[in-house]
Amino acid sequence: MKMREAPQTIEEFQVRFSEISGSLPKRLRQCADYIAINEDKIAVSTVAELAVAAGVQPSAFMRFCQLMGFSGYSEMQRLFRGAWGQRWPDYATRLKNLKSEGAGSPTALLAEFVEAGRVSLETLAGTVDSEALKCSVEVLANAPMIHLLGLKRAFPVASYLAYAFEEMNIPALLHDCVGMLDHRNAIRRGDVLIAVTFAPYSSETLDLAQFARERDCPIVAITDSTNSPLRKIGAHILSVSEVDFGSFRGLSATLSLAITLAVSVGSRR
Amino acid sequence: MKMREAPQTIEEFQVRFSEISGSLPKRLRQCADYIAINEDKIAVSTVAELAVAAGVQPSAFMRFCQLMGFSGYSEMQRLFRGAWGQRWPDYATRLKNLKSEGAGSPTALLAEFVEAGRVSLETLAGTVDSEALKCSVEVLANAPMIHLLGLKRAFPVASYLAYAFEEMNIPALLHDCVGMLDHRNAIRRGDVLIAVTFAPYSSETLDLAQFARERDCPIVAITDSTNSPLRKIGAHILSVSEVDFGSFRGLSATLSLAITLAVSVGSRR
DNA sequence: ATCTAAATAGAATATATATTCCATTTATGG
DNA sequence: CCATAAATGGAATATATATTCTATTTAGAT
Repeated sequence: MKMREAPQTIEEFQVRFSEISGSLPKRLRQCADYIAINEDKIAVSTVAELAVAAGVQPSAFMRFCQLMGFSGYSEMQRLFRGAWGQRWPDYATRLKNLKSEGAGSPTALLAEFVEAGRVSLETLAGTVDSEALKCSVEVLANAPMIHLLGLKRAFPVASYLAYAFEEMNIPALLHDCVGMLDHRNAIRRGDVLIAVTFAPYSSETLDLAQFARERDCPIVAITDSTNSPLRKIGAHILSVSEVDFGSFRGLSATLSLAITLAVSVGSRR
Repeated sequence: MKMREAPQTIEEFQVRFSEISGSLPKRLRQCADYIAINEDKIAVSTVAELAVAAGVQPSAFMRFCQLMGFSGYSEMQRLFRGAWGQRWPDYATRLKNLKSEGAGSPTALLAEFVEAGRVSLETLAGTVDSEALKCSVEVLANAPMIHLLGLKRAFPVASYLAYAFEEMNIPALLHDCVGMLDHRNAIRRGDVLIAVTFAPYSSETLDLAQFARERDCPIVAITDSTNSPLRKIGAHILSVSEVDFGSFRGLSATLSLAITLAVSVGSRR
């Protein structure tokens, strides 16, 4: 058993793949050929299924995995299932060190939140709706005034946007509900509302969105699922899902989306 | 065991899903909520993994599957594995796809911010000062009242903390400077101040920190370097460095640190 | 053609994972 | 407040799946 270390990323996998694929005996070649075309199936198939599909015995497939440097099929599969945990070895070590302080320690908790944030960011990269984003930027770039609303957990997002627009000298108004004052009459025809809300959706946010809709103002919604109530009133939906750890959700992905929106709009003016 | 037939397509799955999601007991609701946001994970996770992620027992998840009309988890998983076909490629590929829309496009920009956020998070995991963190938690856990201050770019962080403490019923006051009102006299002996500030450090924040120091109130500083001016006045320094892209900095790492702090304090009470 | 080393198939075993069961807790209606 | 049903957690069990082992076959060298 040689002690070669297993590929940790898809790139390393492919490097290793081309290293070995020059010289392979018949059955292993079949494995390689099949994998080359069906890389995506690895995540959702058993060795037995893959073996049948490639026309070989499961044990042949096992040998292929080992040649690739994995301990077995399971390890290889973990990589393709998005082993988002231990992909960067030193990073994994650092996380482990943090956690080693013991469950419940602040650093162990930090490790969890960092991990949750990282997964959220990667998910965002994979699920963002480019069209909706482009369209939202377009709408916002033409707005004489941008109204911002986000309460509770969404408030940091709204205030971050307010700061960013302010820095770029783009007219924006943060509806912060201070003193129970309502600035809804500041919303004028042509203005755009950015509404940020997550389940359970706050009624104030939905109310204002409804109000904006009645005045024919476009609405851009930063929200958490594709059947958010804001969808029903015809908002441009930018959906983000944050991985949560415990009952507290992070905002890493949401804020990254927000700053993207702000900077994109800024660069269009 | 009712003999309802199982959903055969993702559409049927979603129809059935909304049929049942009106009336569900606590644990099954948790399952449903988790699935609503992480539908994609079904194909590549075990029941045990999903159960942990949703915060329930595997057996609860099984009951959920059966309510959905499947014989068990395996049958449900089979449905999603079949639809894996045009599965998202890995993270690196997704980023490349985002960027391929062309420099200056919103999605290309998003890719940059996501990447910057990810690097910041990983850096945080490697550089956090466990001792300082533990010590800050200790100090905050014993405070009769926690004061929060962060302006400009740091304001989202301060408001996020305010929200988190509020949720946990921990007495906290956000010094928001609304109406130029100053709440500094609310700071009483024994209270603790969390000051969030980044270069260029806002004078209001430094002022208030100085004021707290004079009243012998401990200060926890979330700031951006180890020689922040807050160090000189003897604050507990939690330093975070955010990778910036262009002139705008993200807050991914900072917020992760903040929520860790809040939850740790919450669990100590 | 014959020997040797590599490769293979298939069965045997180990491990991971799903599923069921039941004692206990929590909600519900009288 | 009690009786009853529904819901739940956790351990016990069944099943699926990965992995190893070995006898047999194949390929290559002389």
